[in-house]
Amino acid sequence: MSKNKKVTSYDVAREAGVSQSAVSRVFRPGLSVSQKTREKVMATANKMGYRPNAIARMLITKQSGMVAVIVSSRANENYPEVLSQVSKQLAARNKRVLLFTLDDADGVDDLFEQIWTFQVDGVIALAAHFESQRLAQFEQHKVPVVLYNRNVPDASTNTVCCNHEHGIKQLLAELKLNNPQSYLVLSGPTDSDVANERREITLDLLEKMGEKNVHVLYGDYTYQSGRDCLAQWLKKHSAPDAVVCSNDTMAIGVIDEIRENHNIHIPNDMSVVGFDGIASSFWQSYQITTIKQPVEQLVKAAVDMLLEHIENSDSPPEARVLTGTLIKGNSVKRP
Amino acid sequence: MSKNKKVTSYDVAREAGVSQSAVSRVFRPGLSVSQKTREKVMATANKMGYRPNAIARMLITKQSGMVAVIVSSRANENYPEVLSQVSKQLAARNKRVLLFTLDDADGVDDLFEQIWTFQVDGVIALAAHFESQRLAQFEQHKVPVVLYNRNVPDASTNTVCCNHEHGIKQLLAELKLNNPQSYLVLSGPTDSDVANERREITLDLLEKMGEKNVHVLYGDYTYQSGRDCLAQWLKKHSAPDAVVCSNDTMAIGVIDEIRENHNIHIPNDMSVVGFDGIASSFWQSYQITTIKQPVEQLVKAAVDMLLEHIENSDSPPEARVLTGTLIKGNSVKRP
DNA sequence: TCATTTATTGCATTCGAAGTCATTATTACG
DNA sequence: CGTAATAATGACTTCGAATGCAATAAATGA
Repeated sequence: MSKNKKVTSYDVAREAGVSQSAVSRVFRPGLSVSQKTREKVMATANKMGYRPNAIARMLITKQSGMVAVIVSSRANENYPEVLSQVSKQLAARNKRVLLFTLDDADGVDDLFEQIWTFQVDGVIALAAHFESQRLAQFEQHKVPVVLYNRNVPDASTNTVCCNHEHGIKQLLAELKLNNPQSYLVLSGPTDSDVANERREITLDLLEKMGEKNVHVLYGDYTYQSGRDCLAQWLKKHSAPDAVVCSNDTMAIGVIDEIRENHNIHIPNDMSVVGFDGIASSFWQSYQITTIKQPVEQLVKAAVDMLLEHIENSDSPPEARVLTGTLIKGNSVKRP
Repeated sequence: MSKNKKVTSYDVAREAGVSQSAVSRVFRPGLSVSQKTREKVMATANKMGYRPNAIARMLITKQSGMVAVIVSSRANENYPEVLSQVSKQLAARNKRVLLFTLDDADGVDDLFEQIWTFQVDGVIALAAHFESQRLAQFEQHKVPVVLYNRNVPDASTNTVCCNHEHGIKQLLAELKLNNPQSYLVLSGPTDSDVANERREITLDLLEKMGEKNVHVLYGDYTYQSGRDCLAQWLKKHSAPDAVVCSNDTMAIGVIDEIRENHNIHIPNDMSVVGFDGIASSFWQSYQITTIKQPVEQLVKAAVDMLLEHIENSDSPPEARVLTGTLIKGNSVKRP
C-alpha cells in the first residue's frame, strides 16, 4: 500500500536497518553482499514495493540501457516483422527499444535532437536515408549506429543488408528460363536508398544480359502503386513478358490489376517477381516468386554488431551482407 | 569536435560566463531570461555541441516523457498501423515510445519490472491480456494505463475499443440477406480477450436470431489457421453457408483454402466475413466483407485519454467505444 | 590464540539539470 | 531623481542509485 511517494533505496535501507549502499548492491548482480543482508533487504524491498529507479541508475552509470530504433516510412511491408524481432533480440540482450518513426525529411532535425538528449546507448535505423553529414554526427556524439537494410558505399558505417545483387541475379535467371522479350522494372520511390539500389542493380544486370527491351516505372512500394503503374503502362503499351518489382507488395498489386482488368494470364503470358518474402507473398492467391529476406538473421547481425560497438567503442565499422533465399512461387512459368 | 566527455550545462555556463542555472533556463521554455544571455548561451551551446541531458532532467522533474507501449503477440495484423499511429500521435504530444513486445505469459513479470523501473509516464497496452490483479498494480504504482482494443467489464480501467457488437451485428445482417442455413464461426485463440469477446458476441447474436446450425472452430488469428480450420471441417462435414471469422487474416485463409482445394464458389455458394479492415482485406483477390476499425480515431482516443490521466491523476477511468464501418466487399453475395 | 587475508559494510561523493530563494540589475512611474 | 515594482541572475540544494574508499567483520592459517 504505497501511499503517495515512490519508495527509494533510502527508505528500504532505513526499514531494513542497513545502508543505502547495501540496498544498491543487492539489486546489482555480482556484488559482494552477505546472504543475510541480501535476504533481509529483499524481504523489506518486496514488502515496501521497492523497484530501483532506472533513471537514477542511468544518470550515474551513463548507460541508458535504451536503443533508439528509427523506422522510416519508407520501410516496406516487412518492417513489422523486423521491428518485432529487433525488440525481442534487444530485450534478450537487456536493452529496451525507444521507438521513433520518421515520416518525412522535416522530422530529421528533431529526431536527432531527441536521440542526443535521450542518451541512448545505440541506434538502429530501419531503411532510413541519412545524409553522410548526419551519419558523421553519430560519430561525434559517440553513439554507435547500425543501418538496417542499407548499403553505404563509403564503408565508414555499420550496415546490415540483404545481398540484393545475388538475389536479383537469381530472380532474373528464373525469369530468363522463359526467355522474355520485354521487361518492365517497377521501382520503389526514388527517395528510398534500397529502392534505388534494387533498381540500379536490376538494370545493370539486365544490360549485362544483353536485354534491350527494358522499361522502368516508379511506384512507392504500395499495393495501389503497383496496380496504377501497370494500368498506366497497359493503356499505351502491350504487356511486358516479365515484370520485376522492387518489393512484394507492388508485385501483388500488379497481379491483381492484371486479374481484374486484363485478359492476361500469370504466369503463362506474363511473369512477375517481387522481393522481400513478406507473409502475403506466400498466400495461395499470389504465390509470388521472390527473394525471402533472412529477417531473423539480419536482425541478429544488426543487434550483435550494435552491442559489439556499444561495449567496445573503438571496434571498426563493419558491413554484413546476408543472402536471401529464392522462393520459386507460381508467378513465373516453369518450363 | 567534442573530445571525450559529454558537454554539460556547467561547461556551457563556464564558457559563456554565466551560471549553470542560466543555461538551464535558456533550455526550458517560458522562463525569465534576458535576450542577451539567451543568445550568448545559445551561441556557446551550439559551438560546444551541448544538448540537455534528458536523463538528468527526468530525475529531477520525475517525468520521463516516455510512454510504455506493450504489444502482445496476440495483437492481430492491424497492429503495425496502430503502432505507427501511436508513435506519431505520442510524438505530437511530446512523449516518446518505449516499446515492449510480449510473447507469452512468462514474460509478464519481467515486463512489469521494467515498467516500474523505467518510470514511464503512462502505458498503452495493445490487445494484451492482464489479470485484474495486474491492472491493480498500475494503480498502486500510479501509472496511468490505457488498454487498446479491450473491454474490461469492471470498468475500473481506461479502455478504448471498437464496438464489436455493433459491427458484428452489421456483418450478420449482411449475411442474413442470403438466408444461410448453416454458420461456421472461426474464433481467434482463447487466450485473446478480443477473440473471446468477438466469438461470444457472435454466438449470442446468432442465437437471438434463432439460428440453430452454428458451429465454432478455433484458430489463432493466422492465415494458416484459417486454412487449416476450414480444411479440417470440410473433411467431415459439408460446407457451411456462412463463415464468420474473428479477423480478416483468417478470412483470407478460408478463401484461399476454398479456392485451392474445393469446388465451392465464394460468394455464390458460401459467404465469408472478417473483422478489422486490414489493408489486404481490400485487395482485389479477396475483397472481404468486414468491419474496418477506425484506427486513427481509436489511437487518438487512447492517446488523449492517457495524457488526460497523466496530467490529471485523479480523473476517473473511462471507456471509449468507437464504431467501425461496414465494408461491403465481395465475399458475401448481394441479392 | 593471534596475525593476516578476505569478505562485508557504510560514508561520502558523483552523475547533470531544475528549481527555490535571495540578491542584483532594470524598468516604470510619480 | 528617487522609489517601488519587476525582471534577471547565481548560489545552493535536490532527485535516487552507484561506487571508491576506508572501516569493520569474518575467515583463514600458523
